Amino acid sequence: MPGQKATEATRREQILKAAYEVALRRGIDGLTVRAVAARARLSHGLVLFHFKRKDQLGLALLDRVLAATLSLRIPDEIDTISKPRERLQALLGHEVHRLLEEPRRIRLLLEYWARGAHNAVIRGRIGAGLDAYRTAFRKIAEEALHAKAGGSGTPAGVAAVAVSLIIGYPVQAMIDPDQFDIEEYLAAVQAILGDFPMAA
Amino acid sequence: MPGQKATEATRREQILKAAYEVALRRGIDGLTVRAVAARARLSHGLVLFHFKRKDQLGLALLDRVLAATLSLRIPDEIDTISKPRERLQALLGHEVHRLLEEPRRIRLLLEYWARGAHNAVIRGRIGAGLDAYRTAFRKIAEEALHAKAGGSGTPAGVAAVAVSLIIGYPVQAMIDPDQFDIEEYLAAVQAILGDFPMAA
DNA sequence: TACGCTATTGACCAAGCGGTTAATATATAC
DNA sequence: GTATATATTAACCGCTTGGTCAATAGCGTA
Repeated sequence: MPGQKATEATRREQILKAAYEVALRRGIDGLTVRAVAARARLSHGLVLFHFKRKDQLGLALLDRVLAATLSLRIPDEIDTISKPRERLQALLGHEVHRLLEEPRRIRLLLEYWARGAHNAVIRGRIGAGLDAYRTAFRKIAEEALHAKAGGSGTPAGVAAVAVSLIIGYPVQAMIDPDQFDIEEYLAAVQAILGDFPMAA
Repeated sequence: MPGQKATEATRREQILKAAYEVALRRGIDGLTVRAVAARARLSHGLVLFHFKRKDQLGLALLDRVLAATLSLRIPDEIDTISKPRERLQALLGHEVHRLLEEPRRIRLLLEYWARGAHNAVIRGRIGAGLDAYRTAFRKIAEEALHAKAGGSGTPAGVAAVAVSLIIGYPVQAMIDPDQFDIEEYLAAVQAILGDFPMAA
């Protein structure tokens, strides 16, 4: 006996929300059509009615995770810092802190990341998001490099290093959460970046 | 009809080798008891006879991957470098190059890493391996910090940053392989670390 | 109120999974 | 050469999965 009807948009949203909750708790392995349907209090047939294939549901969820995680939004108080080097440092710290506030989402992104190794579609979407994220960093890296004479690094290289530093911490922290704390990590980053790219 | 018999050790080794090959090609998702058995040209019942549960097979494979990937062996030519800072730099470059030579194994490790988010046993084993890896780095970081006056970072923090730099590159590279090359990355790392921890 | 459209359900299916077990071929000991 | 122990196989089981589909209940419309 069918239940109440809803518009396409609201039902998709409802299903996606349920999928997100399921994925956070059980991981992508536990992200089954039936589990999502149960979470949304719907029949599993209906989930496949709105998302023709399971892959489409998974990809829609990935898009949501990418938009929430890999979008670089530079706060005004950082954007107005005059010295490029300090601006880069502040942005690094800000991003590490931001990602650290949502460890479960980072874990979910890492799960998709790993599956990207064997799934070209997933790999492509993460690649696009990662590229945009790196590009946003490259601008600031460019300014930092330009401001200092004799810098030997390229903007793209510096941006890639920045991404490594940002995602490296939550990735390590998710394995042993209480092994080292964020302040210690950021202090080391600041100490290293303090004289980047060439000492005064 | 049973086939030829073999000793416990050799058969386990044969199965583990097959499991490794299957996992590299199909990922952990494709690491089924039947796929491993087919790869080893054995019945799938025999695989479960030697590894009582599928988990045990997966954990044995993880141990193998960890031993091959997260073990820090310092070459003599690096160990004999007199200046601690240069030694740290050389070791970083060496490790990035080493991991880059086996991208498939790194991908497999990342798959396990992601599953560690929802599996305490996997998480524990990776945590132990990661800890040992970081500890090996901490010694060199200590010397580098001690050699320079006024360093503000702690050895553990510097070691964690080093790990981020090392694993950050292959992790990014596996998403878009031809986006940036290793030389550009290492150049940026060297430029940043060039004045670590305090400029001369 | 009656009709038509469709979102929704539940039953169903084939495939694949991990795991168990009786039968048996093989190696070993006597 | 015979008996014993066991590594090995193939058939089997119960379960879960993604996916399909006829039946139907809810909703807009006339």
